[in-house]
Amino acid sequence: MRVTLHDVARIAGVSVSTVSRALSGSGLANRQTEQKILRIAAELGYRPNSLARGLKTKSSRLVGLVLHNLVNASFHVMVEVVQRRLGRAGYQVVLCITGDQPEQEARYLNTLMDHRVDGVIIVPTGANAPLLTALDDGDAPVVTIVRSHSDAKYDAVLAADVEGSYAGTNYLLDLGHRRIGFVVGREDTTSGRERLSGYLRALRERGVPHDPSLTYSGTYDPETGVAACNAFFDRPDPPTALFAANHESTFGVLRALSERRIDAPGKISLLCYEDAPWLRWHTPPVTIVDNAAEAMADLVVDLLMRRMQKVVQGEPRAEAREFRVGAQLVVRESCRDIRAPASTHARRETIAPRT
Amino acid sequence: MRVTLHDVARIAGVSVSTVSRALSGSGLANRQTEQKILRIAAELGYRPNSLARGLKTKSSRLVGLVLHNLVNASFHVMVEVVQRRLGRAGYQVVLCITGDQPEQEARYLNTLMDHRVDGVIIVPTGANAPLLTALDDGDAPVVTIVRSHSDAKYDAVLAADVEGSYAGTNYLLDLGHRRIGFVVGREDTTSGRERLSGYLRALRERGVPHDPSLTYSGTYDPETGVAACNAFFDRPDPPTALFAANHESTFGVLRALSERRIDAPGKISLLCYEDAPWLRWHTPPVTIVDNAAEAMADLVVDLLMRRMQKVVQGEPRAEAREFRVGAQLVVRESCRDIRAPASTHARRETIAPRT
DNA sequence: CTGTTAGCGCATTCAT
DNA sequence: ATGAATGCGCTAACAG
Repeated sequence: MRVTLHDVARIAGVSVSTVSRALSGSGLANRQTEQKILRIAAELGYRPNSLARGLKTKSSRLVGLVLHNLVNASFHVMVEVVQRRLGRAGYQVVLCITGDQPEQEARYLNTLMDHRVDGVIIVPTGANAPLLTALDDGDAPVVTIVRSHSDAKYDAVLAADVEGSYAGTNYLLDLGHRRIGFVVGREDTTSGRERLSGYLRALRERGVPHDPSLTYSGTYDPETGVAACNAFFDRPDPPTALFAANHESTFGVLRALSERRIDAPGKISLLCYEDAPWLRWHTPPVTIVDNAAEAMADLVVDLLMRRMQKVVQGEPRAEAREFRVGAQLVVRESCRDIRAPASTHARRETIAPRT
Repeated sequence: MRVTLHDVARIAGVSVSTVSRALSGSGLANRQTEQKILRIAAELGYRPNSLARGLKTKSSRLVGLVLHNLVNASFHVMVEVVQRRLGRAGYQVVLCITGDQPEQEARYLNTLMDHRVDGVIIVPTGANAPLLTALDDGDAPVVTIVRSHSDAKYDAVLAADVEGSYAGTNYLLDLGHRRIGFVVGREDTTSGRERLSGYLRALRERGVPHDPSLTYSGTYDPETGVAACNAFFDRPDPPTALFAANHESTFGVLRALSERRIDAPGKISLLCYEDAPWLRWHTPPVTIVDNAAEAMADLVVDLLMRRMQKVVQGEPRAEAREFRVGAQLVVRESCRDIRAPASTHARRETIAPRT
């Protein structure tokens, strides 16, 4: 059995409450005895029992982090940032991977409630409103990331997908491109739709007519990228630029271009959404729209911690807000100005201002 | 306040102990009352308090997972597998990311103890032996993955790095290569040393003299890959094959080869250690030695669960074992037989038998 | 400033 | 088969 408050108290010759007070560092104890108790506790290797403390204080110092997978680069960046920041603040992260399946999500949310987590950060499937409500009402603030929840009851940190896609498309238009192929990903997701709409808006504003056969919807996987390229380049008037609007299809796009010997930026200007190490090291380094996963994670932690603090202090629940974290165009070397000679495309990585 | 056993008991008109028994499904209660209690508990939305239960039973149903980062593809695959499997078994995963820093690791291990985790899966830095001992002695079995711990007190699941590297090198030798550049990564890590030794063993057995200037040590990052290529190809007699023995330097190797217009598999045969999606979709698809991250994770979960069960059943601590999970050569298209015409290199992905 | 007391919610032993 | 009583380890009133 591990050493408890009781043991420390016995050896120090004081009561458990005195030990508790001394260890809490609240200064409610005599300097002398506090020092002595601290010393003895250290000697004995005393460690508080979080379960007992949690049972008493109704705070587990646990935070649930619920999301689809870890393969997507944005997601594992987020998990790293969230874990590191919460860890520093004394919270432990309980990781739950749902595969975007509502039943899994439900199971995990229930378990998180059982463990009396102090808060939850979630990429919601959207199908478990009652559970999220129960958590939030039960003093475990819920904050969503990447997706917002239909009932706008939770703080939400979202990507600026419309703006990012708009900026990316404008960048290509600025380089003189008029026929821009766009690989949507799934059109039934918010991010898919928003990125598409940013693209359409840019075209519209610049008076470039939209050719529907230049947008390709599918799923979030490499095969969609391959299929899109095939569709685009099996035609007499292929696009001069390609915007792969999601991480997964980018794999397929690169493969298809290479197999058809369509080199970037020579014959095609290539722009991708979401960053990943291999895109930076690819040849040519791929110009991207960065969805700022790190910044999103930082913000979501700030929001959650603020809400958890309010719960502790018994303050009323503040109104929920939605935040958009600006996307950034990161210019590398996969796009070129088709109004200029082929050699003048950018050579250094540049960070464009926020959109 | 949430609904407790007490509430259910009151409404069902029985005592808390009866409710506890009914809900535990141990059949120690009357069929009739059990059904009734189950119904009422469901209606009330009763959920057990894990903290209270844990305090009583000394089991939190929490498992700590401690590792360096999530960027490395092997690591995030492992985390996904571990989380999914433990989740299904009713355990929650507390994720801790150390950045390979002993102080961080110490902090996290202490906190995990505080939370009375039932077990720990860790990629140990090696510097916190006392803490691991404390955990393991305190009924939280420790199992290591990727690295073993110097005191061989814990089950360890390791990659078969020597064999994998040996098999990879032999594959290149079989294709007729005699000058094989080898990018070590960090020579002060077990994996770095073991992969190097597999390479050396293969050369020795085949009677190929080892040219020390064809091995390059550095760190685990892309820059090392670039530097290695520069060293190898700034010489009059460059290698005909290249074995990039770690994930991170592979980025740099690919970049450097491309900048020098040394194409694979035409002018160089390229082999990499560790798999990742982008390697499969690269042009050409890169032949790799797969360290079987998924299988390692599966095994480590099996081992941990077995040990946790023994703790529950009060069985004596079994002796620790070390396991090696076989690496697999996955032949794709980045290597060619230099004794044959350039066109005959493999065209389809093939899985070689286990080594 | 310190000790005594009373639970937090649950599982479990001991009666019945 | 069920109820009453106990305590897991801790914090926080409440007294002194």
